[in-house]
Parts: sequence; C-alpha cells; structure tokens
Amino acid sequence: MPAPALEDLRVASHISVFGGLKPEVIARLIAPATVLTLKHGDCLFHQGDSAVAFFIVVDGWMKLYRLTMGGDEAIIHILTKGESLPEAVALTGARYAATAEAVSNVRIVRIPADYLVRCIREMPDLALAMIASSSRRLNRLVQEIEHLKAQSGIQRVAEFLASLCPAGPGPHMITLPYDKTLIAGRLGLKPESLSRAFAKLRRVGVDVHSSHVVINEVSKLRYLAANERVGVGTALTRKVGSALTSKLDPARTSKH
Amino acid sequence: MPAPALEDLRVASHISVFGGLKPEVIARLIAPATVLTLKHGDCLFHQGDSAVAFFIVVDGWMKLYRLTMGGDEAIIHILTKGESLPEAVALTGARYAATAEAVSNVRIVRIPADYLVRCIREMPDLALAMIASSSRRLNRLVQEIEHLKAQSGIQRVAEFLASLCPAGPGPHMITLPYDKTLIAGRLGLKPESLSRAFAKLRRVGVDVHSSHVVINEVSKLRYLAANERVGVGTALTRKVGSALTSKLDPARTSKH
DNA sequence: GCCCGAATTTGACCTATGTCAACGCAGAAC
DNA sequence: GTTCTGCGTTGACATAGGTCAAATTCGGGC
Repeated sequence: MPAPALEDLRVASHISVFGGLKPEVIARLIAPATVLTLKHGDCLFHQGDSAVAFFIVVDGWMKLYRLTMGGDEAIIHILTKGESLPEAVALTGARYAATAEAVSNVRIVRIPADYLVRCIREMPDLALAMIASSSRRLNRLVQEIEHLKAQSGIQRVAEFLASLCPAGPGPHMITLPYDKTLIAGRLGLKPESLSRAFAKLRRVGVDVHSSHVVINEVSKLRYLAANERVGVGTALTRKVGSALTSKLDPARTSKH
Repeated sequence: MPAPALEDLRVASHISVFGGLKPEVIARLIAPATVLTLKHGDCLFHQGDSAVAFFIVVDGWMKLYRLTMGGDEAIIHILTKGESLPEAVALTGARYAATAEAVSNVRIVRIPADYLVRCIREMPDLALAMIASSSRRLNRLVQEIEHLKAQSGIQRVAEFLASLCPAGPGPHMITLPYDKTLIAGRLGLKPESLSRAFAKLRRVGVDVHSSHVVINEVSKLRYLAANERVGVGTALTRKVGSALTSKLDPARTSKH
C-alpha cells in the first residue's frame, strides 16, 4: 500500500464530504491515508464484511450493489472520482450493507476507520461535516426511491441522460460513462428494456450510437422525465393505426 | 408548546438514535425539548422547508413522503413511536427533502436544531451516535431500494406481513398498523394491487379480514419473499391450460 | 337500525417490462 | 484475415401491475 501521490491527495481533499472544512483539518485527516489500485472486477469490500476503513475514489468507476436473497444483484449506486464510500458505516463498526466492485481500473484512497473516529472526537467540525454528508447521501437515496416508485423506466432513462448534459440548452453531445448493461442495472431495468427506451427516445430527438449520444433538446428530456403522461406521453405511446403518431413527436406539446 | 410529559421524555430518551449514550448526555440533550400535538392530516413540515428542528415521534403514526414532479406522492417511510425524523438534515441547515404528515393523532417531541448542533460540538459521543444512526437509516433505505428493484409486489407484501409477526413460528394473529391505502403506498403499489396480493396470499395460508390478519406459517411468507419464482412461485402462478387451475383458485368457483 | 361517504374489492382491459431466443457486430484471440 | 465471444438490438410473447368503473363493505352519525 504505497503512500498516495500528491494528485490523489488533492482529489481526495476536495470531495464533498469535506466541503467547508478548514484545510488543516482535512490535512490532518488524510495524513495516514494509503492508496489502493483495483482492476476491473476486483472487489473493494463485500456486503457483510465488517467496516474498518473509509474510502475515496480518486479515479475510475465503482459499482455498489447488494446481492438479493434471490441471488440477483441490485445496484445501489455507481460512483467515481471524488465520491466516497459509506463513510457512516465505517464509523459504527458495523458491516457493509453492500459490495463495492470496480467496473474499470480504479484508484482509491483509504483512511482507517479508527483513525477517522479519533479525528471526529477531536474535531467537532469534522463530525458535523460527516453528518451533513450522510444527510446528502440520504437525500440522494430518498430521491432514488422516489424515482423507482413514481417514474416509468423511460422516464428514468430520460432523467439519467439529462443529468449527463452540461447546463446550457442547445444540442448536446455526450458520452455514456459506463456500459449499457451497467446503466440498465443502475436504473432498475433489464438491458433489453434500456435498449428499447433509447429507441423510443429517438422520437424526442435523442440519438444513441454505441456510447455516443446526441441530444437535441435537453428540455424535452427533462419535461418527459417529470410528466410523461401529461405531455410527451402522447408522443411516446404508439397510437395503433393512427397517422397522428408521426406528427406528434416533433409537435410542440400544446399544453393548456 | 407545553413542556413534555414525563412519559414522553421517557419514550424520547429510548429511541435508537440515542442507543449507547450515557443517560446524562441524553438528559442534557432533551432538556429544552417541547411537545407538539398533531391531528390526522396535519403536516409537521413540508418538503422544501428549511430544517430548524429535530423530531421524535412519541405516539401515533407519521407518513414521510415526497411530492414527485408529476404530482403524485411517493411514500418514503412510515414511522411511529420511538422513531425520529431526518435528524441529519436538521443539522445541515438544509431543507427537508420530504413532507411529514400525521396519519393519526400524533405526539411529537421537538428539539431545536441549533441546540442539537451545540450539543454535538460539546459531546463527541453524541456526534458518533448521530452518525451511527444516519448509517442505520441509510441502510434501511438501501434495503428498500433493493426491494423495489428486485422483488415483485407480492413479495414485498409478504415481507411486510412477515415483518409484523413476532419471532416464533406457529400461527400468528396480527393487526395491520395503518390503513391499506397507506400500506399500498408504502410498498409502492396501488391499493387495488395490494388487495389482489392479499387475495393471492390466501393460497399460502394468509387470511386478511379488514385490519385483522391470520398467518399460518410465517416461514412460508419469508420464503416467498426471498424467492417467489423458485419456490411458491409455482403455487402462485396460474398454469394456463392446466386442469390444476380450478383447484388452485377455489375461491373463484364459490362466487355468486 | 338506517344512511352516507370512504375504504376495499372485483372485474375487464391495457401497457410496460421481463423473458427467451436469434442475430449482428466489434474487439480479442488465433 | 478469421474465428470466437460477449455486448447490444430486435422480435415474439408472457405477466405483473396500473387504470377505470361498478359493486360491496365498513365506520360512524343520526
């Protein structure tokens, strides 16, 4: 376990968990950090392992998933540069609730849990920062639950694509961050369904070619993600035997 | 806002967030607590409100939900006596990610966020306890995501019922904790689907009469929740064109 | 006991998504 | 270059679960 490169430390000290902390606090915290390197397919830890450290991804992509009782894997989250793994769990001496597997080559900074606990005891600001961070993570999960309960598959895909676009309007040209099978899992779909979702989205100006995506109007995607049925639903739902179908997709949804 | 009754304080000081803390720490923390009373339908806070306090339910049931962009509500959690509301959020000065609405008459202990923050700064143990608590909450959400992604509706219902049963085997006789519409929402189903799920579960020895449920073999339910397809799937799935069909669904024949 | 609105159930029907299988394609292996 | 292998796409089909509407029951008031 080599000492981290300077660059790694720089990335690690800028993650959101540490947002708002004084540099010296961060410096002290990451002092004993070490670096790990994982190859595609390696696991950082398994669901059920007891948590002895806290990790920060500095490069590559990790997949966090749970093995369900039925034997399938349910993807909880996919994270990359600047994101940290279950910090909260690491502090409770509890066990990891999920498995973390590298889905590309990955570089990770590791901070021992006991050291982190000591730091928290001595630096209240750090404690608050960690709590705030948990809170953000919590919110993300809550939002994911909302999506799973209230959005259709296509809506989730639309939202996912929209989230990959930079701010401005105009046509966007983006690259899928990881392979489609993973994206499907992440969105709670089967690969086949994802594929079909992409196909349908062509009608709202989205073109997917391998990992290359062109999006003409992000706003349409956002709108679709929010209320498929009210608006674009008509555009996506195939009206059997209706000549309207082709007219409807370019059609500006004439809302009331 | 009357001062809390002794009984309320007793409940409040025994919730899991405070597990393992020294009594004097808890005592100090709840010193400035006040009590709120809500009627069925009242909201404690709304999604988007900025978080200024931390709450502990001491009696009754609360529903935590998010309004989706489409206008529906996605139920995040339903909590009762001894559970606490988004403690983490309260500390970040952020905004509540969900709305908390009473679904019965409810009594709640309230602790101001700023006071809580002060306590955390001064008592590192409290900080660790709160972090641990967030971690548990996080795990619960992760598990819920797993269920939504990997279980069918009936499986979720089975799991829900099983979770209501006390430990031992033998036949159980339980009472649904809140109305079926709510249960349905909580499980990510429509009321109609919940109703049908109950009907199907009759085949594995579950009888529902209004809020009264008799469960012959919890183990069957647990097994079903884990792997419907492997095991009981056969019992639940109607084999089309099979003479078995009528035997499997005796209920139908006895209709008017 | 009788009546009303709300909660549940049921039935009929429809769509989204999972399943299974065949196939095309591109990069890795030969 | 050719074959092999695994992802992605497509088609055909099955099924869970949503939708709408009508029937029924429940919990209280009167």
